Amino acid sequence: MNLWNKNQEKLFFTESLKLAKANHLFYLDEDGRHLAYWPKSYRGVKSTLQSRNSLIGNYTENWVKNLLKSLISDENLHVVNQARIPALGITSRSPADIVISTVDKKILKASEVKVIFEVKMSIVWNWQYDVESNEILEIGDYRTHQGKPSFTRSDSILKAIGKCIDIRVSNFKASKIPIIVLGNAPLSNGFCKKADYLKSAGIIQGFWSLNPFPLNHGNTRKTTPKSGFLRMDSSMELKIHLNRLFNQNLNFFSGMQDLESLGQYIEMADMEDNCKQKGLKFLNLLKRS
DNA sequence: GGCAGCAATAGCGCTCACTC
DNA sequence: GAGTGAGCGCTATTGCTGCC
Repeated sequence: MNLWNKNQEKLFFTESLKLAKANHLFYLDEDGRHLAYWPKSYRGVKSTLQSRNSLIGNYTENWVKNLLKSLISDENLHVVNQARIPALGITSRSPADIVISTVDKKILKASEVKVIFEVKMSIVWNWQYDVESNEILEIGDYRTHQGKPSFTRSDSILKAIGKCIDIRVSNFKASKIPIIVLGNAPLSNGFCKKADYLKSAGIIQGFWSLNPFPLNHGNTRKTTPKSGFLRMDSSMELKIHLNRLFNQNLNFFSGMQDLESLGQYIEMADMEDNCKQKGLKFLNLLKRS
């Protein structure tokens, strides 16, 4: 299965036109054109479309679900959307967009969850809908219109970070579950350092863009120095990173301790027999502090 | 069961501040 | 002046709750 591209967006509009009217999917400009976004050069009267929000949210979520399903060969793993994990405070009020779990159920135990994905994808290119011919034509990438894809918007990223931190601090049971934020555009420059820091700190294991070619001309950032942000260029590359996540036995830990206490924990942990036991002991000491 | 009210979520237009 | 980033606020949608 291909990663995100123009065809996916065209398909979104084609499919959505079966469910919604054109004026719920496109803006109508002063020249009578139906447009996905207001072009940068447009100076006429504008409105803000809201009716597309849930449609694009559902479409991208299902697209990610099918993509992940096509990449997972392990029969014991399942891709679940709108998952609830009560132990982590993830309820029906704010379910996890996508999770990979060991059981095919909507309500999951923390121990059944292998990875949590927060999906932040939106329409990247600008599109014009020709009512007469029923054709949808691409008229420019995200540099040519006034809208901004989620990954380039600070508030969208802050929202994602907030949700991830909310999960991280909900329960110690969340400490073994990697969290990935998925998008379809490059991360804005201001958040690249933060993405690396969030990865180093263990809060979010990555911001992954599933759109290899978000621009019609020119290139975009492939990765950040510490891989907090990654642009996947093929489904195989995505699969490699997914497998890496599954094979790592990750543990999130955090704290604010004075050096003396930390030194004592290290000394106590060092009394254990092997490295794994030492690590476990250290984490338990941190947990109890 | 049906309805209203409320809160949460989501995407995106808008404005302001800052930098070049 | 143009471009960019940050963040506020708007509104459609959805789900929950309480009331009748």
